[in-house]
Formats: sequence, structure tokens, C-alpha cells
Amino acid sequence: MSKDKKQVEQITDMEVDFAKWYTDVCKKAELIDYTSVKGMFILRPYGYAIWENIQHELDVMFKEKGHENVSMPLLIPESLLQKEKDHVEGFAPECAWVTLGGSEPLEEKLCIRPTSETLFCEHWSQTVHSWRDLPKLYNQWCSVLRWEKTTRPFLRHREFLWQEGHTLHATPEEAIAETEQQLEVYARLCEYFLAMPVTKGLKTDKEKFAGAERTYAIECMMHDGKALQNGTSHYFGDGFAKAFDITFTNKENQQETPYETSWGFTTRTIGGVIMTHGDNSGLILPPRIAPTQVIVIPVAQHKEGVTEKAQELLDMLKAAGIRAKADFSDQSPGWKFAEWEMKGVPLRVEIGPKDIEAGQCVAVRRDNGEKIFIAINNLSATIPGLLETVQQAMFDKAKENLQKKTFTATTVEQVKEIVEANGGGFVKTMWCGDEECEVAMKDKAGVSSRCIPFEQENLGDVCPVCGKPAKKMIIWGIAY
RNA sequence: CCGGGUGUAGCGCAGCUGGUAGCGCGCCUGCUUUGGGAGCAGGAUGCCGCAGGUUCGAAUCCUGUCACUCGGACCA
Repeated sequence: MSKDKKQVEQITDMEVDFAKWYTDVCKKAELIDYTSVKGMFILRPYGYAIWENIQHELDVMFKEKGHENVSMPLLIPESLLQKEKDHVEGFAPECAWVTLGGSEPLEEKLCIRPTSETLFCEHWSQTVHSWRDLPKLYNQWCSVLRWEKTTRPFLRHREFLWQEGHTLHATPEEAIAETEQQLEVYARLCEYFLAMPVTKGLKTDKEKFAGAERTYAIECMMHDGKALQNGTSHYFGDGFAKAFDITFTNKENQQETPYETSWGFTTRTIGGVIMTHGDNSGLILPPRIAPTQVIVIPVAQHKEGVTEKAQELLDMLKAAGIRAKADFSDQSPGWKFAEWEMKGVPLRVEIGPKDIEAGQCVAVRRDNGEKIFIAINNLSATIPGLLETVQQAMFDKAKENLQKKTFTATTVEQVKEIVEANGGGFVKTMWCGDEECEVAMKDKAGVSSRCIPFEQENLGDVCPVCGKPAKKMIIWGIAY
């Protein structure tokens, strides 16, 4: 084993260069690949498998809450996009347009959907007539296009996969409840399945979605101290419905305007998983979402009985409902260890001649490297619990990191010092609610508002920027 | 979009005072190995990012362009 080879294969240490570490992991764990068009990424089978698992868990939760999946068109006529003023102002700058059909110029140019509110609205304006038609609880799995200036794997694609939920309700109360309910679904996905602790809250007016009355979001803390938003849920009031002339007849035979929501979750979160859990050996995947939960590695597989025993273990694990694979390739054991660590498989099971003789195998945890000897007879009974242990340990570790990077401050100078010392972090302060102070905080301390958390604390009664009475506690940070 | 860096084999790189491309790893074949990225022997692989220009001749010089990347702005 030459030193040079190791250096070639190794990823950059995250302490040396976190950004390089991140892209190294994305590429070397074979999650993603670049294409010849900026911001257009290939999700390779392993990366797509993670998305499929996320997709499945979300889809189950959506359907439990009564949502139905639909498929809307890719293209939006310019006139349709322009119906809601705030919405078009927010999205038009990053829209891509189709102006030709074959060789014929189009009469009206068509926007490649950056999001589909307008399409749902147009559809509902024609199909919703009665209170009996409500609520509409729709969801779409698709990709959307936004012409971003800076792109990064998972974190910012020009085309990205997501789901967008769109719902229509008879009352504001019902719509708001829907918005909050779906935020909880996202929080559940992050915390229970992805082992990422979240901070739930409301976006400021400055940061809210174009056209929304309220935007809720969940914010996660990455290993380097930067914040990542994972999922947003918007309450539109009746703004869109009015702009698109959606009305229904209520029980009293009167015309009313319904209330709308939308909520979205994207592949960006996979970037969040990488930056929350990964280490210098590569990816670490939470067991509940890992495409492969257990990798069986035969040691000295040319020796009599080893391959057969490894196959036997694999069959046992699969029979126990575990997503398991075995690596029978002719690479050396050391190579396989490093490779599957890179790919973040939560548990490795080694089986070699010595183990077979002892009637055992060795399980190694990806999250902390711990080796556990397991009698082969007990394998199927032991592994599920071990996967649970890993899942929980990953959440606890991420939570610890979140707590370590969460601070409170009462002055702008303090915010600045904390952020500079920690490369980011969540800094909680009071806030008067004025956008001017929000902008000033960005200028003076280099942070933007992340959210006004549901869980409020009393950190005093004045705004650190203007000194006027403060209404709310807000969280600041540096966002991806 | 503004500023810095980088594009040469699958990966990492050398060659860049112009003369027609090289190293390491990987890959393929064979044998020996196998508990932390194995060893030996043989073999294959290049629109030198792309497009123009200068020149007898360009990976090398000039212009443009595209992509990656870091910072900033913008954005969810």
C-alpha cells in the first residue's frame, strides 16, 4: 500500500476546506455528477436512491393526511405567470423561457416552471365551484427550473427535484392549519428519518416566499456552522385566489374566495444530510433512509466456505427486512472497508475464517467505528436494534452540534463576534420587527434572519439594532 | 452578475521561453494475495474544455467562449 495511492483516493479533510470536503463527498460517494450545462446535475443511482427513500416517506405522510398526487404541465404562459404581482416579481428574474416551437416562433413565450402556483390556480378557477369541492389537497412530484447564478451540488441546482403541495380551503383557519401541519411533516422527516434536528419558525416579510402572506420554514445547522433551510410551507391568504378569480358558493348560497397554501421539499436536503452527519471518511447515512443499511464483507473470500457464509448472512438479513448487500468483488478487504465507509453505509458486517470458526461475525458502526461481535445465530435479532441505536446516536450528535452552535446576544457587536468566532452559528436576539433593522444586521454583522422560532424566549425587551421595544425573538445566521 | 483560481487519459498532476504529449493511481489480462485502500508481469486508453487568430508548425502565444471552484452580490 503506497502512500501516494491513499492520497489520491482520500477526500479533503473538512477542517482544511469544508467546501472541498463537501464536493469530494458528493462525487466520490457517487451521489452526483456534473454535466456540460452549469447547474444541471446527474443524480447517480446511489444519490437517487436516497431521494427515493425520502420521497417514499414523505409521500406516505402526505397521503395519510389526505393529499392526492397530480401532474401539472412543465410550461407556463407568460400571461399566467404575471397574474399575481408579488409572485412574478419574485420569480421572473430567474425564469428560463421557451420562445420557439420547432422552428416556429411562439405567439406567447412560455416559462419553464420555477414553481406551479399559477398552474394550480388556473385549474382551480375552472374546477372549483361549490363548498363541496373544498378542500383541494394536491401534491406534485416533479422538477423545476430556476436560473441561479451560483450553483452547488444538491444545495443549489438550476433544475432540481422536489415535491410541491398546493391546497385550497374554505377558511383562513383551515388553510393556516394545513400550512402548519405540513411543516410538521417536514420536521418529522428531518428529525425521525434524517436524524437532523430542526428549528421551526416563521420567516420575516423580507425572507418570505414571493406572493405569500406567511412563510414557515425549518432550519437546520450544518457541521460548519452555516444554516440550511429544509422545507417551507406558505400561507397565501386569498391573494392568489383573487388574482386568479377563484370563487366558490358557500352553504348560504353566497360567493366566497377560498384560501390557499403551498409547501415544498427538495433534493437540497440530501446536501444537508451530508453536511450534518458526514466525516473525513465520507458520508454517514441515517439507517432509516440509507439505500443500503448493512454491507456484508467477506474476508479472505477465496478460503473455503467464506463466500457461502457471507451469502448466508446476507440472506438472513434480507429475510429480516433489512436493506442489505454483500460485496463479493475481488477488491481487498481494506479497500472495501474504505469504499463503503465513503458511501456512508450505517453498519458493516465482516465475516472471515476466524469468525466462522467462532460462529460469529463482526459488526462495525459507521457513526463511531465501534466493533461488536455477534453470534451468527443472533444476527437477524441483533441488527435491527443496532440500526436503531445508530439512528438515535446520529440524532443526538447532531443535536449536540446544534446546541454547541446556538448562542444568544443582546447587541449587534456580540452577534458579529459570535459569528466571526464560529464561522456562523444560530444567534438568538430580540427584534423590533422592522425590516430596516434586519437589513442593518446583515450589513453590520454579516448575518441574515433565519426565522422567528415558534419556541420563543425572553432575552430582554429591546431590539439590539435600534433600541426600540422588541416584540419577538429572532434567529440570525449565515445561510447556504 | 462582479472579482480571484483552474480546465492536459477515468482520477491526481507534469509539460506552457512554440517542433506534434508524459508520470502516478485506476482500468484490462494472468499468477500470487486477502482482518484497514495488496504484489509481480504484460496490455489498452488522449477533439491538451470549445471556437477563432498569429505561425511553416500551437497543449504552449493572442482573442472570445463554456464549465468547475473560492469570495461577494443575488436568490429559497
